[in-house]
Amino acid sequence: MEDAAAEPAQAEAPSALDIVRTRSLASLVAQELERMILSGALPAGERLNEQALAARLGVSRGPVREAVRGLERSGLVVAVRNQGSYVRTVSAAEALEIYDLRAAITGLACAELARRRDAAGLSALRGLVRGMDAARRAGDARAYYALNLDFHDALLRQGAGPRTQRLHADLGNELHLFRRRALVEAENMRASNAEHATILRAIAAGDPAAARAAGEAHIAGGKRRFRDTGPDKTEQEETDHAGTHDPPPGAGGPRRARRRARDPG
Amino acid sequence: MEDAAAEPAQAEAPSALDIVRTRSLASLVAQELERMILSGALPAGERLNEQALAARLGVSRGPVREAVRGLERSGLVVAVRNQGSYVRTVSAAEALEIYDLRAAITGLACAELARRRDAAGLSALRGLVRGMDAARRAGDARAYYALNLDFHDALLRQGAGPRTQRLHADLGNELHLFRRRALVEAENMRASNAEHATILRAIAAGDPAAARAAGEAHIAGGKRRFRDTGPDKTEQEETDHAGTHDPPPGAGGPRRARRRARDPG
DNA sequence: GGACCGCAAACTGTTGACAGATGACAGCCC
DNA sequence: GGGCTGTCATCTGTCAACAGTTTGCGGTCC
Repeated sequence: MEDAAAEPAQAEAPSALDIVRTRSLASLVAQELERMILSGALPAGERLNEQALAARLGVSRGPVREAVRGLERSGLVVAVRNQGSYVRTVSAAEALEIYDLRAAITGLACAELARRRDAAGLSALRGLVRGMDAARRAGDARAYYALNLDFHDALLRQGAGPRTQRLHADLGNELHLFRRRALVEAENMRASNAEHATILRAIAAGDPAAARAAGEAHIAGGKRRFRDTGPDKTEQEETDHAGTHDPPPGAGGPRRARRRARDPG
Repeated sequence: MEDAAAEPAQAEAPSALDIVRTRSLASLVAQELERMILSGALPAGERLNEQALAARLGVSRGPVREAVRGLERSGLVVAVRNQGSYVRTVSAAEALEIYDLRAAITGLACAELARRRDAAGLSALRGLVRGMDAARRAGDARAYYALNLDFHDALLRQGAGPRTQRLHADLGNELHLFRRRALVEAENMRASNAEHATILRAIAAGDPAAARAAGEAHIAGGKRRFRDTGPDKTEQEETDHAGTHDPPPGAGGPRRARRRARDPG
């Protein structure tokens, strides 16, 4: 009450002024770049032109550089001195490795959930599974995908600490870098959601070991489905011999396409 | 061979010129700051004065800012707009959470090692365990600590991919932020090294599940030993009520001690 | 005709400077 | 005397400019 009285009354719109007051331009640029990368607007391997980005976002190069440095540290871009920054390329091997990490993390969260046995959280998870089942029957892969994301987010929000959640999100982002592929197919939806149900059963039973195993198996299943889908044709050559994620020497993408600005038209 | 011929002949000293040519100032500053933070020269909660750091390192504020942004993204510092950056404070709860993550990761690496059963790697690990045993008998905690680090590094280098290794290193760094405490005591050395031996036995037996369990149990043991040592008296109050890692409002550290530069002496 | 060399443009790395904000101190009013 | 307000110093956020390097293109020599 006292705090509310001290605050200005119009604390309803969190946009505009509050944004400017709390977030720096660099952080906003970083957020925007991350969004662009994850949405595919900046595809993997793409070169990031600092001054072009600065001009596009209406800021100076300083904030852009800071943002890129942050994204570099978090693994979304790689930088080469005097040459530029590139959206990171994730190799198939790295993608599989990330799956393993996510499996372990999901397992931890599931085990913790089985220990806690929170009724409200469990029913929320059950609702998501029901929703996914409906989406599957309706053949709505898009809705299933969104609900699946919600489910895993909820799993981690309830069963893991903030550090683990952040790690899980980061790994998910990196996984997105491995080529945008068809989300889920119908048969995969069925198998995937069955595994969700298995997880919930183990949690409801209060069996941490079983819950952990079920959570790990689910991600391992996703890994298997991902692997069975196979690397795209264009990806195939480079996944075999190269460790990638170093665009300039390795992947045959951007090095050739640089500097097209000189050509007047 | 061809590459060597193309390179300049005096490629013996990797320092000086090569460093400048390949690494940017910002990355070097980041490396130095990370070193200072992990060595304790910049204690947790300490405020980072950009221009002081820039002057101290002999560079401009730009690279320092970029470095700090990178460290912020990797979780070593936290930044508040118009106020500055602070070395992150890791709460006891976060430290325990990090232990869980490391346990899971170590378990993954041990399981993979058991699958591979690489003789050379295994004997190297055995050598490290023998070395730790000797250090323990000699009561040389410092040597034991170093060898222990080597052991876990070797475990991950052999049994995990690059992404996992980087994650493991980052988590280790964050753990270092939780107050510099007495490394290991004699009895802990004994228990710790016994667990090392258990891990190696499971790996040698080619039993991934047992190796994984042993690896996880070892880190869990470390977590238990860490917890039993108890939070230091100075840490105790803040670990209970606060989620920390937000120095300015939460921890009663830097906010008061700021801006002492005005006083002439 | 091919390969080597030099030139120029573009971009990154770095610096210095300016504007805005924050926090503290001193003075003033009640 | 206590609380509040105005002012000031310091620092961060941002920008614009300079310097160095890489790269692509054109010319020239063999």
